[in-house]
Amino acid sequence: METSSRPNRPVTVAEVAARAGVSISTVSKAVNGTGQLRPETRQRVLQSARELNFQPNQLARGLLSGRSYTVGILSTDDWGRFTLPLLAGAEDALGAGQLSMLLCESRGDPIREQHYLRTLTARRVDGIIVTGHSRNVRPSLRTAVNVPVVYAVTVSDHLDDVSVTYDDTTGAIDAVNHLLATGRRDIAVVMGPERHVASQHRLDGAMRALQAAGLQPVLGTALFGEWSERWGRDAAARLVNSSHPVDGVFAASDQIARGITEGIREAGLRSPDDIGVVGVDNWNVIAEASRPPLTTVDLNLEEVGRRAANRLLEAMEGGRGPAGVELIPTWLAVRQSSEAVLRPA
Amino acid sequence: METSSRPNRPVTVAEVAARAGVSISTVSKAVNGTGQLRPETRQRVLQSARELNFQPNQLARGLLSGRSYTVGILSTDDWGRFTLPLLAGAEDALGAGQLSMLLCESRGDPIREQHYLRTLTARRVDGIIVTGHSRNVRPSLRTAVNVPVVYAVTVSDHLDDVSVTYDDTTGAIDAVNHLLATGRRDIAVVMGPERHVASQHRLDGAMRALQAAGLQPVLGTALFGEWSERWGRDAAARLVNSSHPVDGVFAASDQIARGITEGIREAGLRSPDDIGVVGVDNWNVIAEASRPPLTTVDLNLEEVGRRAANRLLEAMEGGRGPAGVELIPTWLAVRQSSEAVLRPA
DNA sequence: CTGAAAGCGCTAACAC
DNA sequence: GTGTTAGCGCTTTCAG
Repeated sequence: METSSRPNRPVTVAEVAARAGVSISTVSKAVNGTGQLRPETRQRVLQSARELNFQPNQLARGLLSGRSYTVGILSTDDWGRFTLPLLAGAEDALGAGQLSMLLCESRGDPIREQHYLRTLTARRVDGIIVTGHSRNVRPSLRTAVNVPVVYAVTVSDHLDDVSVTYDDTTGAIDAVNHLLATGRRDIAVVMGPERHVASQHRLDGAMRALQAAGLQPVLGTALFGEWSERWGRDAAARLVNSSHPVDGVFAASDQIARGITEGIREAGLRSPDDIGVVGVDNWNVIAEASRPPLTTVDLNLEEVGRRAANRLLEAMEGGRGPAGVELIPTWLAVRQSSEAVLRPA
Repeated sequence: METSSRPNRPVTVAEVAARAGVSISTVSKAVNGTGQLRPETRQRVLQSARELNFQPNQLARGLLSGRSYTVGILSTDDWGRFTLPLLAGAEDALGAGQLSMLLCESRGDPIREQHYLRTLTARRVDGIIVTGHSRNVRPSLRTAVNVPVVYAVTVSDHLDDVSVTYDDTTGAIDAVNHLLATGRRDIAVVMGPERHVASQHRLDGAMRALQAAGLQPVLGTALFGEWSERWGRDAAARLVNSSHPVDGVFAASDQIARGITEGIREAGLRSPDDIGVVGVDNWNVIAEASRPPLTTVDLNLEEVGRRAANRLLEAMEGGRGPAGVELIPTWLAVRQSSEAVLRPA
């Protein structure tokens, strides 16, 4: 029967108008609920529109209004696991405003980034969210682009820009305080690569919490390595083989933390009984598969995405919110690896 | 100085025309490289366009051409780790055609899906890629939508639709054949939940490979559980505690496979020496952190995404490629967990 | 209350 | 070679 062969040009206001026996402007008013129309006329038009399955052409609307009801998502580093929760949060906030997301992934290549920026500009996006993994500072887009831009996770190098990211420094403080609160005193700090900004922030938080308690980290300093389970295992070995007592470890990622629990177990010690462990990321597949399951700092990425989108909406409305970096609080997902122990004081 | 205060209406052809002292159609021709123009005129126009940083309005172009140069990505289940590689592949293929991706995530909610479908239709997308986790069959969109649709990973229930997914059945065959080729004969098959289509396809492949070799799986049947490391550990315990010899395991996921390697180790056996293990997913964070690192079936998701996008491009050109399910070959990422062993005959 | 007409920014015929 | 004009689908004055 082929009732609806494909090249089926979309229905226009004109066709609806013809069917309803009115003018196109009446259709527009009826469909948009604007103007003064006799209720029965409005009904008749809407009926025709429904019968024809009329969908107003957003491109035409956009041409007229000067707005596309679209925002660009420019991911500057390769997509990582942080991207999905971020997108989910952003979609939440943007969807409410009938905005759609145009996705661009520049793979860290400046040429590609320029290309995407042109694409987004040509499509007249109403705003752009720039994301990148980790709280690294990146060059501002303000000279390259004419629409509001908000940076998410990654942070702009320009003080007048709006950036939204997680507060992993405070997250680290919370993590160490949690270890202290559950009775640990000999706390080791195991980070990723020393240069990484994530290591630095988390180290900073950990040191501040320790100092506030009048303590030093085990071995007197943090341990630096890579973002891997292997490094966690190695670090655990170094800790238990040292002559220093250890009863708590704060690790800069769940992968490291998981490696640490394994290292502990293989050294014949137990977590949380002998050593409490706290990680960062709340990456379920790691944290829950770990033995014991990991207590870990949740970076609240979905909220970062949601907030970034809302800040962008504000900027698009012409609002002038405070510029600078907005830090989203993290929270501690408590699992067994940090259960309180009764210590023989 | 505020050289470029924001509400900076985009430059139009008219402004370029004025500056270059020509008409707007000349600008159009110069910018698009069409028509017959004196080279110096063309140069002059392009020069003006550059000076004004002119970007042709894609919405206006789209209105005229009836095409938006945009495709919708409709993710029907929640975004999982499969989504990113898929998107990367799709972006690759679409970017070459100057197409952008509009992202929609329905979270498995039919209401949201309808909403997004309307949104995409209103935006006059040129086509839609529907994705979902796993090779589950899902209802066709053909009655709901007027543009070409290609299904990626998930498969349409309508035979005339185009679906692109991975061939995990053959992947399972390859995996088991690899275990056989490396000298194993007593091979256990450890799946996820019995109902899941992923378990079924992978089981099917495993059984076919075993039968072709005149073998049965250890215990005479596959083991079913969940998609977790815990289940892998439990399964390993069951296997080594059974009276049957086991020297190889094919697991339906990397998480299960990793659990199995741990179970093996904790039972005092070694992998690959005593038992070779092969998983599915090639999920780096799992496969490489496993001890030993996992040999695993890579589902080639990026290629699935790329191919789906290319099939969509074909359909958009009016091409009538073969309908039905196109299976993308998987490949085996060989790591240490399946290293060949010299068996005592 | 309803319709005619202008115009958003651009491209494509068709004149000149 | 270049400019004039019509029109993509829609919204919005402004007449009637």
